[in-house]
Amino acid sequence: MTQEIIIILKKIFGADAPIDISVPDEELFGHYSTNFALRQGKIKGVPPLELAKEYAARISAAAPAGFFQKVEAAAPGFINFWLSNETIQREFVRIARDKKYGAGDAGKGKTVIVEYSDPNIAKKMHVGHMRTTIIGAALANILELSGYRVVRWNYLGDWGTQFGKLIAAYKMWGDKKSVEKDPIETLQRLYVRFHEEMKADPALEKRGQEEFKKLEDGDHENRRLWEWFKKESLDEFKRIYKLLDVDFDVWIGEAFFEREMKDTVKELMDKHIAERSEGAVVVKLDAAGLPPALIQKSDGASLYLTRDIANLRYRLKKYKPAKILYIVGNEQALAFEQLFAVAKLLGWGEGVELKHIKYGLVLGESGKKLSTREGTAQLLEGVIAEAISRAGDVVATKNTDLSPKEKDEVATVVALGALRYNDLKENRTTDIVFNWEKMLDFSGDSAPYLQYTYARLKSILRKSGVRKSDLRPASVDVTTLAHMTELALMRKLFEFPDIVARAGELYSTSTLAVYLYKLAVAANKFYETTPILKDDNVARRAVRLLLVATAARALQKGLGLLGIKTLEKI
RNA sequence: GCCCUUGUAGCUUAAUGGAUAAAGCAGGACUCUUCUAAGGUCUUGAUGUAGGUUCGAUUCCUACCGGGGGCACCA
Repeated sequence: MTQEIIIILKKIFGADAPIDISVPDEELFGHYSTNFALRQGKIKGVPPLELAKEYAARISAAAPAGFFQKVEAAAPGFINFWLSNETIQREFVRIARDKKYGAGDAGKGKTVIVEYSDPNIAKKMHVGHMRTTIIGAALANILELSGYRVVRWNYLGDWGTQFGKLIAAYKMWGDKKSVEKDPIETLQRLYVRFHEEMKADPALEKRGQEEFKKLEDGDHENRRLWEWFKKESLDEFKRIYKLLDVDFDVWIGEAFFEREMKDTVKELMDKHIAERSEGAVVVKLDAAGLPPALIQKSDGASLYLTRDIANLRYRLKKYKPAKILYIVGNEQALAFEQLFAVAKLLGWGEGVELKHIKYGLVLGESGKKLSTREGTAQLLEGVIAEAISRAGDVVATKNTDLSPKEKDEVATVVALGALRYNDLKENRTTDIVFNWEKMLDFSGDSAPYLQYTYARLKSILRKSGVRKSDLRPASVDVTTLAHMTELALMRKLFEFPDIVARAGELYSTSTLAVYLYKLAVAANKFYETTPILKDDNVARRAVRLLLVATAARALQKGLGLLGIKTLEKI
C-alpha cells in the first residue's frame, strides 16, 4: 500500500521526488503520512505548513477518485492520508487472494550466504549458541521471502588448538567406553580437566599445541581420534537441531580448509600482505587502524583467521554471493574487522557485502560472561527441557479439553516459541542476562500470546463450518465495513509485506516480531468487539470470516519466519 | 590505553531524524449465557550527565559517568 501511495505522489511531484511514507501509531495522524512538504519547505525556503496545505490540495485533486477519504496538512508540515473504505476493501481483497502475500523481490537473482550456529565439536551447546542459531535461522527465512537465494551454512568449530588439547587429554585420561556412552559430556570433561591441570602444569599447554600440530601434519592416530570425536558430536548436535527445528544447507567446518592453510599463508606472503614477526606470520593492518592479525603460529600451525580467509575465497568462488552474513557474537568483532580488512588488501569480493551480524552476549545470572570451561553455562538441552516442563504445567491448568498427547505437543510448541520470541523480539545488539522468569513468561508480549491469538481465530473458522474454498473475496461488500476494529485489522494486514522487506534490509528480527505482536493486538481487539458467528447479516459474516482467515494466515506466516510454530488448538 | 557494544517507567523492553516516547511484567479497579479469560477494558509511572548539529534528537556528533565484551600464537 505504501508503494501505491508513493506512485500516486510521484505522478504529481515527479519521479525523482524523495517521498517516504510512514504509518503513524495513532489514526489521529492519518492511516499514512509523509514528511515530504517538511523537507521541500526547507529546500525551497517556504514555511513547511503552507507548502503542506498546498500539496494536500493538489493531491486531493489529482489522486484517483475515491482513493483517499481525506488528505490533510498538519503542523509542522506533515501531509496525512486517510484511505477510503473502497480502497481498504480493494487492498484487502488483493491480499486475501495473494498467494505470495508477504513476499518481496529485493533479492531477486542474488545469493546470500548466512553463516550461523557454528558450534564447537566436543563441547556442549549452551544458551549462548541459541542466539546465533535462532537469529540466523530467522534472518535466512526473512531474506528468502525477500527473494534471495539463501545458503544456510553451519561453520563447525572442528579444527584448532582445542583439538590438540582434547587429544592430549584423551591420551592421558580418556577411555573408549565412556566416550561411546556419553560422547560430548565425556569429551568436555576431559577438556575442562586439561585446563584445570594446565594451571598447575603449564607444560601441558605446549603438549596440546604439539598434538594439534601433529594432527595438522596428518598423524594417523590423531586424525582417527579427531574424526571419531567429530562424528559423535555431530550426532548429538543434529538431535538438538531437530528439537529446535533448524536446518542447514552446508555443514562445512574449519577443518575443510585445513589443506589450503599453507597456500593461503604463501599467497599472503607472496603478495607482501603478510610478513614474519617473532617467528610467526602476521598481517599488519595499521592502515585500517587495527592491531596486526596473526595467521600462522611460530610452530607453523594455522589459526582461526587463516581458515576464515580460505573459507571466504571458497565461498566467493563457488557461490558468487551478493552478501555474506556472519551471525556471530559481538565478542568477535575485532576478528571480523581483521578478516574484512585482509580481504580488502587481497582485493577479494569487491561489491560483495561482507557483514558481521553481531549480537549481544548471553550473560550468566551474575551479569558476567558464560564459560564452558568454568562450568557456568546453562546447557541448551537443559534449558529446552525445563521450558517444556514449565509449559506443561501451564497447559495442564489452562486447557483441560486436550488429550495428553495434544498437551505434550502444545507444551513443546509453546515452550520453544517462547524461547525464540523472547530473543527475537529484542534488539540484537543488547546483552541478555539469563533469566528463567523472563524467558518463560507465557503472558503478555510473548509467543504464547501470538499462538493463542492464532488458535482463537482458527477456532472461529472451524466452528463456522465454512470451507476454505468458500471464503471468496467476491463476497466482500464495502457497505458492511462499519467497525473500527475491523478496518484497523485490515490496515494492519497491509503492512506485512513492507515489514518483511524492512526486516530483511535492517537484518532485524525485532522489526517483524514487534509487528506481529501489534497485529495480534489488533486481531484480539477485533475478536473482542465483533461478533462473527452470531452475525446474521450473511454478507458481513462472510467478510469477517475472510478477515479472520487472512489474519490467521499472516500470523502463521510471520511466526513461521521466526521459526515459531502455530497450532489449531492451544 | 585503544576498539566493539550498551544506558528509556520499580523490572524487562519498543520507537527508517518527526507529531502526544509505545508495550509487557509487577501494583490498583473492572470483565467469562459472543466465537478459547494464555484474552479484553481502565489506571500509576521513563529517555545516564553536559554540550553541539537540526525547523525538529531516544535516534547523529563531542566529552564525561556507569554496564558488558575484546585487544599476537584460543575461537
